Amino acid sequence: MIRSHEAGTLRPEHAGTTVTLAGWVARRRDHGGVAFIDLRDASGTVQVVVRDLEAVSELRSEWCVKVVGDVRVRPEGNANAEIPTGEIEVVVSELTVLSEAAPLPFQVAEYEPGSVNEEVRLRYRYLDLRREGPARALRLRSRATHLIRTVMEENGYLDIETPYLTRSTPEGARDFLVPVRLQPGHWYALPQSPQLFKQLLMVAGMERYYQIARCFRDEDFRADRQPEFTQLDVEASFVDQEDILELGEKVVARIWSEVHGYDVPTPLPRLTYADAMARYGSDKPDVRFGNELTDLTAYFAGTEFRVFQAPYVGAVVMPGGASQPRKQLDAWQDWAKARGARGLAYILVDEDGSLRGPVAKNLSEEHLSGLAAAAGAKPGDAVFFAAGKKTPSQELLGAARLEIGRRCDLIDESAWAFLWVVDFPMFEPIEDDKGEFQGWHAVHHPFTAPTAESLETFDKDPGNALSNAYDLVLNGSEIGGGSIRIHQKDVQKRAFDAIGLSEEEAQSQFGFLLNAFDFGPPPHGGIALGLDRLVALLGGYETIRDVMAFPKTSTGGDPLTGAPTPITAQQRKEAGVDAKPRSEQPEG
RNA sequence: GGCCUCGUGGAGCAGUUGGUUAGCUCGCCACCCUGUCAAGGUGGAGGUCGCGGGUUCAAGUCCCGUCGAGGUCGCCA
Repeated sequence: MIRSHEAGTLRPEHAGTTVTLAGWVARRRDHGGVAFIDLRDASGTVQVVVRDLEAVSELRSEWCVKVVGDVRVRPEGNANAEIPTGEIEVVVSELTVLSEAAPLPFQVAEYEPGSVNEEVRLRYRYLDLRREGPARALRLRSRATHLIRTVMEENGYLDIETPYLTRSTPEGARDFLVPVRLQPGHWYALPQSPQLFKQLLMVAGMERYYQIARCFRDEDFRADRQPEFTQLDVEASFVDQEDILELGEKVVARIWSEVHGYDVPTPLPRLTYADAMARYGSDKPDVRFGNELTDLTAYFAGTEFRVFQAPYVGAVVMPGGASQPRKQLDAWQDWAKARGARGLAYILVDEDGSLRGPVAKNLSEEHLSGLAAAAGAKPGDAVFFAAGKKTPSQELLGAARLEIGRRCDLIDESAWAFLWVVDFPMFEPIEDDKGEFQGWHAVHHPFTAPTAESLETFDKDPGNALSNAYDLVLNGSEIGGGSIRIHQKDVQKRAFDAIGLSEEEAQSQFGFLLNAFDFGPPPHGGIALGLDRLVALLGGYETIRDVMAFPKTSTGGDPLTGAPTPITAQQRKEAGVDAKPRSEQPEG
């Protein structure tokens, strides 16, 4: 090593020792005869004092330097309590410039972090990551992955890699495709997840598999979505749902305990999907606050009001919402319309308990009199209603509940609200543009096992079938999900039948997996945790871009490398992008 | 694919109902300065306002288009 100590580790007990440091010039305070340099390396920063050295006036921010000097306690009154090394300084006897830096595109040593445009930061990500905040995110991520590996190894799981160049499978997200030079016209797909491979590993008798795996999905971006992202992918044989949930809890409990000293209360609370939808209008409820939905379908039975003559009528209260000006109430309508709803009916509860608003005029005295109590509203509150098909109405109210939580400051930002959502429906209806029923679609994936209760009936009554699928939710974000898989051939066939997948289609799409299942597949199940989102939540970051070393922008570009780029005619020819496949076009 | 917001020297922002040489902070360059720690002082360089078109006597400012960035809905088994 060309240095003897790390800058951020020096303390008063090092006083009197001669040290060699190497790092970057974070700041320079040149007083002429004496100059101070804040020397930064990965461990932190230390003040370096330079006297009567010509070279110091040449130094500029972010030059890479080596210094030799003596550590000493700072003179009386000059200590800086703000920084860990503030009691000492290094008096330099020798200064070497290791490399120079061009004028910076933005200030690396920023007084107010976060004030630089993200695109600029990404273009110079190597400078951005020199800063404490961004660097801390990657350190946190490394810590989390290390803890994950520790827990997985402790529990006897094998880290096994699966291919990134694989075959395109239908359903789910759009695949990223890779042309194959040796077979012009044929394409690999990048895996949306290692799902099928991990099931093959179960057939292979590996029994306990995990992988911190990169996944690829060609869909539009969000703050918590990137085209390539990382999952902790897990699969185990001879397990039931309880085993997987317990393992998932071990993982998050260890991480939160080590990182935050927070004891995750295990076993975690569980909500059925049906309860989550009924109470929170979401399959990933944020339970850091209450303000639950109320089901008023029965309450409004027999109402004259057309809008409320619906299969579901529900409500959510906005505390203090009665004092909102008309303009704001109109804004709620626009908000609801932006989510595809017709609007958001509301009633205002005045301080004297009387109800007003457009909807109030349409309700009978009988329905009005008990309404505030039925909805759980107090004087001064507003009540929002959704009426119509059950699930979309609940989702609208659930979104309203979250918006209310934010606007009314109901959310306990310091809370870690973990929970499992279980008993997901096995299928959901597919509807066309007009809302007409078209068929059934697997909610999780077509290999998800029905619950014991649904085993006999799931294909006869798909709408009510429940599956052995579960999601791990933290503070209103889904951080993982999985299921117990089907391992019996006849059950699998019935599941394919239910979603209208013929034997031929199943064979052509998943044939390799079905063939494997001819050879004594063990009962198995697993889970995948979204690592990026998990670390973002762990560290309080707003976007998963913060916890990725080189993330992409919302159009899939990387401002640093300039990817993606056009390819040359030669590359195009070699890749066989335009070649016709030898075999027939696949359907669809 | 829809909707919303943003795009002004290297960075972050301001720019009033469209009206003279586009302003501020930081950074940059030069010089001064022996105890600062967001060091300080003096002086200086650097932008024609993402791009294209239009309205107007006059556009950073209004309109249309386009590109880029962010958010959101759709989408994401």
